[in-house]
Amino acid sequence: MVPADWTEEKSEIASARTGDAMQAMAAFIAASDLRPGDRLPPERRLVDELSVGRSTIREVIRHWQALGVVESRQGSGTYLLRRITPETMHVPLAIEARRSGLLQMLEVRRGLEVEASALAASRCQAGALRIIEDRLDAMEAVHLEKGCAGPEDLAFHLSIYEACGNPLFGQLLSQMRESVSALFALSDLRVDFAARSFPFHRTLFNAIAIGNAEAARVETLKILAIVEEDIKDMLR
Amino acid sequence: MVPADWTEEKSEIASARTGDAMQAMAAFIAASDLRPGDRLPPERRLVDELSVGRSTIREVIRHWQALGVVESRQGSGTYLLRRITPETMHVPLAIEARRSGLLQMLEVRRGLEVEASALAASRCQAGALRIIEDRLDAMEAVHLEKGCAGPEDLAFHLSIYEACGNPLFGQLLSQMRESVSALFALSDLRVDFAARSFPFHRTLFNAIAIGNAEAARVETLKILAIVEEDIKDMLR
DNA sequence: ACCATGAATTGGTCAGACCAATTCGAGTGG
DNA sequence: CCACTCGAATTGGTCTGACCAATTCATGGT
Repeated sequence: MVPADWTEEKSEIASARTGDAMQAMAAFIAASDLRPGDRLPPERRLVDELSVGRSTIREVIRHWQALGVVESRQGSGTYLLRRITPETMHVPLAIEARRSGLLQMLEVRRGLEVEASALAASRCQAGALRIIEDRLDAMEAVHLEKGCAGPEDLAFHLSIYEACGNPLFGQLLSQMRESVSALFALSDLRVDFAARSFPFHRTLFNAIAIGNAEAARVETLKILAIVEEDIKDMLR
Repeated sequence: MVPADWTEEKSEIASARTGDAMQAMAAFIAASDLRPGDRLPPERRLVDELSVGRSTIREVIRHWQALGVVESRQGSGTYLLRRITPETMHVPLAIEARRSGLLQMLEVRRGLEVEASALAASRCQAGALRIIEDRLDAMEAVHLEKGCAGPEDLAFHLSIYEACGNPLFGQLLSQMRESVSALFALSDLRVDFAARSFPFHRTLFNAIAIGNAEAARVETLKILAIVEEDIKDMLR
């Protein structure tokens, strides 16, 4: 059950010497049968169980933290975010999140979002389609009531990433959204990007529903074109 | 960007904790004008300079190590692998190292590569175009001579990422290529993806040269369609 | 000039202590 | 009986100092 070599893929990035501690910890955690959201054993217990120094434990945890595998909360504990499996390879990306880079990030997002929509249209199942429509209905309802619908818009797009059948799109795009909103949190700017692009969300859904990948691509481009205008407008 | 007054922050605030310590270290390293391959200051020196404990320093280094930003060699030092600034965003990706992971990555790559080619076609300058053509000529020459041209193919595509004017594409796509080749290194498979898609590299260049974004998109799709076939063929 | 050897450098680990935030339960008051 | 408060226990975060292991570099001898 415990993969003897799951850390070896990372040994190109991390030093192979720490592999022992990381491997032992991975084994211990895997043996504990933890699921995402569960709390890892306290650092001091791992020190006892694994007979290694606490700093080593902490460095391994930091490593996983950097990879988004675990999350630590002071006073509470360290929690598992993603299941550790032998087949998972972690690819770190470092991208510039400068404010002037908003348009650059949008271009990347356009490439990804268009592809995700097209894939969703070409392989979306009935169940996933229902979820998308539910999110769309919720978004439209909230939008008509409050005039904007930020979280619901996010939920709608996330359901499309889900429907495309490739988890990488969801991972990449939601990470990009997070960093963008982190940027906004720093510079107290506030724009509801979903406002003007609102009607195209329904047309995008229709394209996905009938399985028309090219139409899904075009509708996604329309949405992002409006986002681009809004960003340029805001930066002026 | 690099704050010119980071030394003042350091001296007036003694509470440089990990999150801040990471920023402070990033600032310090950026201020040192280090380039990839250069050696970072020794941990004990950073302890003095930044007025934080060595364990904190090590945990930050560990973090960057996990993200592939630095590499540590015992007895030698810690070396910078990628340029880092205080505002760099790190996006860890979890990729299935199983066979299906290759196709998943290809889908992501298709989204990015298509957009990069289209952008390159719409805003490529004469200088960048010359570089692309040089790389293409070199690739064709090597291909005709040896039958395959892996590195030259990579160089050709990299020049397109450069020409698109958005550094994010180069970072993302080259990281993905690295991880893919890491996959191949593990599972001793070897395929020259550039072989059958070879002729379409010239047509892609032509599309970029005349500034036809849609044609560039189509030609890129042709190349990636062949890569997809090769992958599926290989996995059989 | 070359090379071997040992000291200095540098990352890796361990141990213990203390701080800070959270959690949890006993005790109190309603 | 429930809800709240407050303090102790828990847990992550940091600092210090020490020692080990690998590398680097200067010193000296040939």
